Amino acid sequence: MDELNDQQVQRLEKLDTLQGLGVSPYGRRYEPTHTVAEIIASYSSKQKEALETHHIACKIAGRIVALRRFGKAAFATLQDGGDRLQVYLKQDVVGIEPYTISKEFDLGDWIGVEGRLFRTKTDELTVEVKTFVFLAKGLRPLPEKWHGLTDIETRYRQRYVDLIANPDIHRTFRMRSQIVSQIRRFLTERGFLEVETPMMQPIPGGAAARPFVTHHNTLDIDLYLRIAPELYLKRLIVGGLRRVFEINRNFRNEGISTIHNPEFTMLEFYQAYADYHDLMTLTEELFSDLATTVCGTTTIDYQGQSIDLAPPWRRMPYLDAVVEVNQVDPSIVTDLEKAVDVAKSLNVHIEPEKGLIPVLTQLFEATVEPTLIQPTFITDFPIEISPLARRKDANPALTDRFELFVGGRELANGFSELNDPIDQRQRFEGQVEQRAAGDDEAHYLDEDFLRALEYGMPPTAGEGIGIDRLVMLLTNQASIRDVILFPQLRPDTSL
RNA sequence: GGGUCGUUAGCUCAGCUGGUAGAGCAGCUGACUCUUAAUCAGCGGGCCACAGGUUCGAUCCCUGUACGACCCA
Repeated sequence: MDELNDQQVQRLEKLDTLQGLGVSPYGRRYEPTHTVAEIIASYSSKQKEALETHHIACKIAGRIVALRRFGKAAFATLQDGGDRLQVYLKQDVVGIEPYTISKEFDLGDWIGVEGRLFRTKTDELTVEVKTFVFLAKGLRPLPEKWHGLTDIETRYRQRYVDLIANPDIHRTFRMRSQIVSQIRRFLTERGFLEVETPMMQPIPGGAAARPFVTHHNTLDIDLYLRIAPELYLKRLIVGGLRRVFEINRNFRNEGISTIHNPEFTMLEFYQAYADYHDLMTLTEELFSDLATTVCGTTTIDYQGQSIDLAPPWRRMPYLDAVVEVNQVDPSIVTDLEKAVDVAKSLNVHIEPEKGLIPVLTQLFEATVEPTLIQPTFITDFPIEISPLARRKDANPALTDRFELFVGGRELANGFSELNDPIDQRQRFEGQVEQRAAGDDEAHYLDEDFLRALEYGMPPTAGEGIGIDRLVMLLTNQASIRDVILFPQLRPDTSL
């Protein structure tokens, strides 16, 4: 523990003072009649006179975040769930003894107050306190009232302080909750069943990523935190659950950035008898529904750019996009040398020894992705980077797959599922070779998943949507850490 | 992994060419019964992230470490 600073010492002394006065600084059950949000919703339009005649009694609880004393009277601002309301203490009203006790109030204390609503001279809605009680004494000083807490590291490490000092961020996390609820409603209404599949998997599958490893002692086996639920959800389709979805955490053992957190929330959903075109349409509906519900409009601002989420969205095949955006000869998509030349001329860092498709992928990421500001479906990904997707009938080198980009970022990935167990086995075997060749993100062969496919999986389309990035978009946040309450950081060495 | 920047009072930040630390808010004492960044008077508060080095002398220059941010891979 840190050494106590002077303010902590003073607060501990106040704790003693209160106990000496027979006042418990830590309260018990308290039953407010209103939240501050409810008071504001119900009475912010009520005029001074109406409040005087109707004598509205209320009992509220909150944290003292501002305090202005005047000798025998005082104003305090209580914060409750990110909303603030002023309360007024007057010695004449609360009585001399209680008023003396109230002199021990500090910024940061939780109190409950009971009184009547009125408006001050300056017309501010205020509770005139008749009685009050300490709910919890704060033993540490709060950040400054004007600038709040701006130190990013402290904001993430001590999110509780961030929530106290910067009540605006309550809004972001409330919106996050609304988004997730609305997704559940949207999918449930369309006949999707919410399911939960293993987070701890013996074979981590469904994505190209490095997993976290853990160990089960009794079984004495290593297990992997899942990198995707995909293979389990498809097993459910095999079992006859026609439409399923899961919203839950995935874990990927890779770097941390403004768009990557090692654990992140993913929506995956699977619809039997559908194809990837159906899912693109469904995604357009979902996003415009969410924007309307949560933001009130389909035209949203993201980091200074206006983004129109109203359908329909642009659709463009992957390889065409690389050619078009860079305005280069279409032969680059079949000719490694030409692709390498183009990448070099554009100053794109590539690894030619990995082959044509990786070079094109690096070219795509560097040159195409940043241009995809308005919602765009990139379709028809090469089979090499789509080991779980169905081949295109017209071109078996490509797949019936799309990725959705908005604001220059990948938000969703969907495809018609590969349901041919023999083709799937070959694809897995290709992945195993790549792993042997040193690609530690290559997929593992999952024998039980193949067995499931051998029982027969109906034609199915499946999609994953990164919830954190979606929330970033709809709440206009630049960093994934601002939409995750406790983002991953290195351990605090000062504790 | 590489580069750049940052770390000074509880919080937000200054700190000159190297001469041993400042402000505002918060806190404490006093005044004040409608303030809202309340006001007025007075007072206290620092391992200058950490460890080395250079120097008569280091918050400042150099090296390393820790943590963070951004960019690149």
